[in-house]
Amino acid sequence: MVTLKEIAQMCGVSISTVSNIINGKSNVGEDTRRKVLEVIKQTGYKPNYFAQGMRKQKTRIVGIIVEDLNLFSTTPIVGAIMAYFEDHDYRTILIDMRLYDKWQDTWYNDEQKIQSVLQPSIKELLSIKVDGIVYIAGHCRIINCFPNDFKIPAIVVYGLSKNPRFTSVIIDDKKGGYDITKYLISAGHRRIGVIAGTADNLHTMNRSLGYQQALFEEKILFNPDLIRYGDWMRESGYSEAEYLVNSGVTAIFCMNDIMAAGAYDYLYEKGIKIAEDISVAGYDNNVISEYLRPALTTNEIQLNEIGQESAKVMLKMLENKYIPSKNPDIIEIPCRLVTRESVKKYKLEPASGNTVVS
Amino acid sequence: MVTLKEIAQMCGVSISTVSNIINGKSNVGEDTRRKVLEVIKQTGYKPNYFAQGMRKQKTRIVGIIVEDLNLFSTTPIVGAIMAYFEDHDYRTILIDMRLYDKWQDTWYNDEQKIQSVLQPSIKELLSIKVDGIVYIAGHCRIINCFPNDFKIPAIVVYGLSKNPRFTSVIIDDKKGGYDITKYLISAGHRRIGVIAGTADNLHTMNRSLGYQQALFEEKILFNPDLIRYGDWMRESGYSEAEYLVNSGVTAIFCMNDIMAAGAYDYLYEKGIKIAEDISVAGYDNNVISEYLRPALTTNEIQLNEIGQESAKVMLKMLENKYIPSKNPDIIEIPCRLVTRESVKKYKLEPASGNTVVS
DNA sequence: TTGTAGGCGTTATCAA
DNA sequence: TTGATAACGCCTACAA
Repeated sequence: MVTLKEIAQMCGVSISTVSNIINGKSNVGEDTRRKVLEVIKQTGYKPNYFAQGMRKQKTRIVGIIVEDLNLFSTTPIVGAIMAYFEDHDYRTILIDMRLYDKWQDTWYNDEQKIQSVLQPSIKELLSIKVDGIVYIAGHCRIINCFPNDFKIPAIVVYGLSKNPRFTSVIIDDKKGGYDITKYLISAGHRRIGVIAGTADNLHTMNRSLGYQQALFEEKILFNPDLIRYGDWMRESGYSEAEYLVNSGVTAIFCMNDIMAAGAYDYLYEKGIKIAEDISVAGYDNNVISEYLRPALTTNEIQLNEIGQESAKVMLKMLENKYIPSKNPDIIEIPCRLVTRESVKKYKLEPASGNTVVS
Repeated sequence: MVTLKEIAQMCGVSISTVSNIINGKSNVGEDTRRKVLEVIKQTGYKPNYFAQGMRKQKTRIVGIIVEDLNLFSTTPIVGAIMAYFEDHDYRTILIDMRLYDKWQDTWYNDEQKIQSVLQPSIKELLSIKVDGIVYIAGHCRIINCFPNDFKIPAIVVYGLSKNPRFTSVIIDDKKGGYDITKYLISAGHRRIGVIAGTADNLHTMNRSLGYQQALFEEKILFNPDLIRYGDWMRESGYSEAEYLVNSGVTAIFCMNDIMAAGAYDYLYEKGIKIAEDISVAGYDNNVISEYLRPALTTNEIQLNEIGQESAKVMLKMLENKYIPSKNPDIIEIPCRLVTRESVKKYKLEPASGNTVVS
């Protein structure tokens, strides 16, 4: 790889002249500039990042830490962030903590486990001298990522920073739960069961809130029995669907598509026709939702938008142009309702008594 | 971030002594060593990679270039590679060329387009001074990645290097096609249709070869009409399934799971019972295969193994310990048959005349 | 308009 | 056993 020095020698000028030309300084003669530029092009010179990074204390590298790259939500976010930074002449370096890989489901309430991987990862990035760090969570939790005296810009994506000093970018789960419930209600359903995620999960709580809000607005009594807590897995969708069907619901809102698939399993087994006999909605717009039969109506998590927005915020921070609009600064990205075949109009039998769910 | 100099000052010793201790040199007094080590621990000192990389000409960073991170096959490979290097004290830097994002399907026969993104990416990594480069293709093609005089170790994964100097790691498609066909035959099928990928694709060609080999071994006449070329998309699975059903096949081997889903669409629409009336097999073990009904028998591409093997080879190269076993050096990773519900025993009616497919 | 010198943090060489 | 010094490639203040 060619260096400044070599270019200078080839052109018969000094190193600083070449440097000045590259950095667009105006104090260089036209002839010299042309000649040097020519040689640079020929040799395909590129500055050495290490030398550059050492000299200026900026590297134009942004570090991305992900909890687990194999989660369906993580890659699109990462992709969008990388794309954005690439377009703005920043490089990114990605660290995959592989938390699920290492500990399956046992880590996210175990601060110690997380920190034991997170701290070295952060130090790693710091020693690479990244200009900023983006932390991407695997699901929405309150996360203690960065110490209060953290020196470089940092944000938390798809999770909430415990420390209000750091901006968080999350999805608007409350509105998500609200929208999908409203949609179900607009299709005539009034007895709507929910297969929720784990009870202590923020997604679960906020989507439930949205669900309740929608019921309230439509003057439907909220029956807590109709909220069943699963564990996001297919099997729990199956078993909770059984319960809800026996409770006489006409529609089921599953808080992810995987559990919706589990509900499908149950309904199929029992010969209950989805869309005809009962409506089902999911959440995430996971690839599988297109391949379930009937295709699943769901709420798309706009992962690209999340990534892009995060990158945008980070870039502003790097340029010292970011002003948080509130404190704590939480940016909520809306979900997008994707209507497919699994929800059908429910015909109310008049005086059937199910106008109000009891 | 603490520097060597500061540590030296705090301990009242010289910079070189500290450096020697960190690098495990033996020419240091026991007392000094203990004291310095103590301070290093307290301050959480980590060497500055830029300074280090500048000094030694090695960075212990491996560059990974992917054609598109959003492809289902890419992330697991990347994950496995990162994991392996992390365990061996190497860092990785990932560049996502986003080829599909930029040009959809129009790039992979367009050398110019590819090179216009690839060359800057390589230069980028070179200027970061990575010790080696792993190129991950989105699908198997002959790819012209690296020039003949490339200075650092480089390999091509999930694709074939045009230049035989570079090692390639690919899947064993021939055996894959063979295995799945054998399996279908062992279930009693003799008239087996194929929904292949695009005709000029290496996956298509090799899987077809495996299919033919299996037929040959079982003394089944190969009927070229039963190979239909799709374009890997769901719709083409639908239409080619129609053709094959009309040709009277008892089983369909789809060269990816997406097209198998398309075949499902057709069969479902026509009321043809999968597994009962006709058997279907896919390829990839895409997530969706578990959610199709009946669950799809398919051939798993062992992406983790591919990643791991690639990383292993690259590491050996970095340590100058790699000796290619053949030239060109192509490492083939076998696929793994995943049997589910979509293939059922076909009962031969005696003297039905379909022992030999004509 | 161009060139010189110093320093970013580390390691290697050599001298003390 | 320890320390001074040069060098890696680049940028910048300042001198010429």
